[in-house]
Amino acid sequence: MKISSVAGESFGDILKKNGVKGAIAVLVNGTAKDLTAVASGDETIEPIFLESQEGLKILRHSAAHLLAQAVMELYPDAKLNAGPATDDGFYYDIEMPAPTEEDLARIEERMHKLSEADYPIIRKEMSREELIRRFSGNRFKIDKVIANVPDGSKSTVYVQGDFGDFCLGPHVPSTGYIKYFKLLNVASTNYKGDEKETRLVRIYGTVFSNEKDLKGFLQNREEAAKRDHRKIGKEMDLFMFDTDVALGFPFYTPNGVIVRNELMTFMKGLNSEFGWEEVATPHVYRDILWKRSGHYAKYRPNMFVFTLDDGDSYGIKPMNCPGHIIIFQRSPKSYREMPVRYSEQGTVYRYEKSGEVGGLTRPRMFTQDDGHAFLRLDQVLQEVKSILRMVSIVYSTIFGKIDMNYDLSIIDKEKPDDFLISYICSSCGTKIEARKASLSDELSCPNCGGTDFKPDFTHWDQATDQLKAALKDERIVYGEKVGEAAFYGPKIDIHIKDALGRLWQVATIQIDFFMPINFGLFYVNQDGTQEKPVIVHRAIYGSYERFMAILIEHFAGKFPTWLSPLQAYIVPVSEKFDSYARNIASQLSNGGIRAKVDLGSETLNKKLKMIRSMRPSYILVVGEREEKENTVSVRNRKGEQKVMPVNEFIGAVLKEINEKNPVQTV
RNA sequence: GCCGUUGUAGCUUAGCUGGUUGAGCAGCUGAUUCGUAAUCAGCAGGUCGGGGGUUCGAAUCCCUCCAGCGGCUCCA
Repeated sequence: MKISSVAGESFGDILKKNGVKGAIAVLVNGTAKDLTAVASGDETIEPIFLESQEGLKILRHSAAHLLAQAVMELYPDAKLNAGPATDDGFYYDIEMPAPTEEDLARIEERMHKLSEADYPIIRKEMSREELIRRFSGNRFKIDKVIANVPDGSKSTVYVQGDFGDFCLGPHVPSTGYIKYFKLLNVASTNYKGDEKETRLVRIYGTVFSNEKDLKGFLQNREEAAKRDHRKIGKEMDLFMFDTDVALGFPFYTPNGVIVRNELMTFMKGLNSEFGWEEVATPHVYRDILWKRSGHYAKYRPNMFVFTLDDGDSYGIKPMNCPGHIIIFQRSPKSYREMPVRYSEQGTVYRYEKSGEVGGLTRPRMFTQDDGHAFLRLDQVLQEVKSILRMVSIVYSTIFGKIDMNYDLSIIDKEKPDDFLISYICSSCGTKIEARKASLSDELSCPNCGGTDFKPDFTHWDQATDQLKAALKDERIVYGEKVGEAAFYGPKIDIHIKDALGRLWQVATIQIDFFMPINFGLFYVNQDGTQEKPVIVHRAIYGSYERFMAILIEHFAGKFPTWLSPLQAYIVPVSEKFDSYARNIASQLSNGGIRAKVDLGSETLNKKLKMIRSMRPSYILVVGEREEKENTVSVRNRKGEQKVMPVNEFIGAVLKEINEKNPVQTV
């Protein structure tokens, strides 16, 4: 809904006259403004309602102020820093003693009181001097005033009751609008993210426009905690860590290896189907390689490096590409051989700071389903289409129907210095490739010494156009991210949305102009000249560690049968049927089903209770009836029970496994 | 790495202001032979994260190191 403004009237009044009710702010030429702000007359305005994206953002920012107000009332010595809205809530950074759980509850209670009091939120313009006077004693605010309000200009303070905060706004009209909120947790941060700076307490919270959304959010959070892969990984005995001997390095236990191997076998099959030859490369290289690849220049702080007693220095691989390049270089390549595609389930090691490692999502060692294709520039389109098809096969197979997001990250031509591009010398026409941001000296022509260059984006344009065409040909809707490209080339990043609505980045397809230069790669063209290939880096799962974490949290450990470590758990009703149970188990195992029989002396109920944490795909109970009729009593994950002939069960489950069916069929 | 917070048996956990760690589950032994989410009894299992200190005495207080967890500019 678009409305023309009237000079001298407040936006709130204008909306009222136009019969618009319930708006909390207005969108004026794309910028959010308060209802109390006065129109100049030439604007087109749109109401913002609490339920909309913009409305929620305003509400969240206002909730941060409410939090600040409550904190200031309870802790008059506290010093406020900043309190923005976030994707799913808000926080406020405050210099104060760390609050306990009880303190947090008290603050939240105070917030509710302030909300009930329904203070109008009033926008006040103040000069720079007034602002500095008002916030003297709070250096964080003073810093912001000095940095953001030029001499002689004005800015705003938002006042609610006795509390006022330096803020651009806009805000909801009164504190009563902020009703359905919850303080979530307390974290700690440093002013400006600088570890030498003052420590601040960061209080996180969330707020919604209605109770239902808030409840849904909180339930989702609880569910996420229940599904935490670290917790389920322990329950299902999939992996472990031993932080004394290997901080950040996962150990896969037998059950975890089953899942990992299934994923790997699937990927290896696809690789071979799509023309990716498998290679295996060293994990440790002499430093000469890392100097050549450019990793020592940029990536060394993230690498494990060591020097032996004989003085030789080595680096453990943080990426697989150099190894694949060495293999590519073993013999000259003809244009006819291209593309050359190497794949490897390659384990890499990256030094993550001790405070940043955790679980399978931030390990120091992980295995990528890596692949490098060496291409002629004109082959990018076909290759990327082929990889996009692999991605689609992998994700639809594993998850069935799932939402996927595609981002195309491209160069920002306004900031060419950040990227590796070609330059043409304006005096002699020589073409050189460089990334200006990484140079210590000014760029000069190796031929004539000239320093005047014209940027040439031809390679980038050709590659980017082919990425776009590939996405279009595959009928993929994507978002374009200008300036988000890697410095060495454009890329496509692929995210999936899991069962709880969370986005995870998984696959990536990256064009690389950099490595071919560093390693002097070439293939021989039709006319006998040497031509530089481009490299496409690609990973489809991303890494097995991260992907395993996603699988666990998405399925809550209830994997599709083909991935399940325990596909059938067999329990005899009593000892008398042990031999029948054993017989069933061996039939299943011989058929290729991962089955386990429980012959212990516990009761049936106890066994069912105990096996629960393992999340077996199917539970088979056998007793007199089953033995007599050569059947099994099957219970699936939904808790449905049915009795069926052994052969029928084996046939159905094998079909389900072979088809990699994401849902149970029995 | 920095900040906060936590650390008791394989797992989950009790232990108030300092006075020889208490339990449930898992494990082992025995009894029980059971029809879809815990049968009974007994046994064993703990350097209270590591080290140092204060004290007659430390899981508890202090220092230090290690690790888990939550975070570490989504700018007023």
